[in-house]
Amino acid sequence: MGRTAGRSPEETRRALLAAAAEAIRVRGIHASLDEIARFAGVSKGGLIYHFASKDELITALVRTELAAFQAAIDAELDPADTAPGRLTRAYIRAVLSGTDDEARESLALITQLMTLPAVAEVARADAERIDAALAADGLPEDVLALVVAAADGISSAPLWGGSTNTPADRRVAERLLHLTRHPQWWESLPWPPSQAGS
Amino acid sequence: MGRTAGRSPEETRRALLAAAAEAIRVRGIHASLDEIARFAGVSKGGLIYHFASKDELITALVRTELAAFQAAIDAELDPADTAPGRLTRAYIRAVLSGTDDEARESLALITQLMTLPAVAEVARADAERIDAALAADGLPEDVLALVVAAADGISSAPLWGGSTNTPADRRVAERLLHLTRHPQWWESLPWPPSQAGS
DNA sequence: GTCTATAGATAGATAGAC
DNA sequence: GTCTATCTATCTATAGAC
Repeated sequence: MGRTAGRSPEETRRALLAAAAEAIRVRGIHASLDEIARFAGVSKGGLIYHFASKDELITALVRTELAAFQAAIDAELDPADTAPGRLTRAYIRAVLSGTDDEARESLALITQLMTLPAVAEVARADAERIDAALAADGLPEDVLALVVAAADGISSAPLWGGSTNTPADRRVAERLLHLTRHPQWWESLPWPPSQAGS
Repeated sequence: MGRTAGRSPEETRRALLAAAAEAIRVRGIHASLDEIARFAGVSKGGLIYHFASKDELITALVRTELAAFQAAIDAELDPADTAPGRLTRAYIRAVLSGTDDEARESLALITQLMTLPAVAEVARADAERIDAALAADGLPEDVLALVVAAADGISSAPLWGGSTNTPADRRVAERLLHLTRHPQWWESLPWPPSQAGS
């Protein structure tokens, strides 16, 4: 009964969101409100006071995660870098930053959340926004497509049970960064004009 | 009551597995047995006759999906191609084959199934097996890492709500295939020996 | 602001009829 | 070989005490 000693409503909300993220990572999207609430140190009734429904809790969690990813990109933007591809470089660094465990946890959470159609739609719109920004970053279309695909591929390895941030990954990432500085090099790849097969 | 007209046990099993795949794609890993059974045209009791528990159904479904992916790689192996990187080329083609919708559906199912720890472990072992085979495919390590990462990245786009098999994707894929034929080209990328930044 | 108690819905699984 | 009926467990959400 009574308030948990000296915790503001905002702190309680944050604790509930963190608990929801953790519970959903571990137990899946159907982690119960009871479980989440207990994890945050409040009762189920207490959770419902802050988030009127499970849907409202999930929606708030998604907004938090998408904002965190955008913040990670912003944090990697180098003010001294004004050359074409600066956003793409920040994207590569943001996608590949963090430890292997962090990447795995983040991906586990996202895949769980994407289960819900409403969440998938919000995420799609956000991805489209980022893609549009990258497309306006000044790199040739094909180089951008390769670099972003490779970065996404490295970061999605935990999906299939693999690791990120292996030495091989870091070598690839550095070459990708280098490639954004010298895009004409990729376009100089000798290309058989009209030939089937590879 | 009695049997559904002229369907063999094997056909019923296949129908149940297909129904489970569809239901889990659409409704998530917590799709009910009742729903899956109805989708396959049998009762929940009928399903339980063929698969003693939900766990047994899911396990069989995972084995089916992993076998289908391996079969897709095998189908893309070119008997006339005996050069180093032949398996990697088959992998690229297998990962990027199929329609955009098929890729999206397959990924949606896999991410749902990976929710379960037992499934994740089986998938991890399978991914490790494929990685080992690719590592023995005769390509330089760094080229293999780039090519596989890019292919995985393209195919994982639906995860974030994007599309696969866009014209840009196909152009990248063709250059990746070409790269496996001329790996020394990637390694010739001018490389600043010891320099921070990109 | 957080709690208890409980309603109402739905899940997986069993038993046994046909 | 497939079905109906039912048990038990667990979930979200509400009502209202403190």
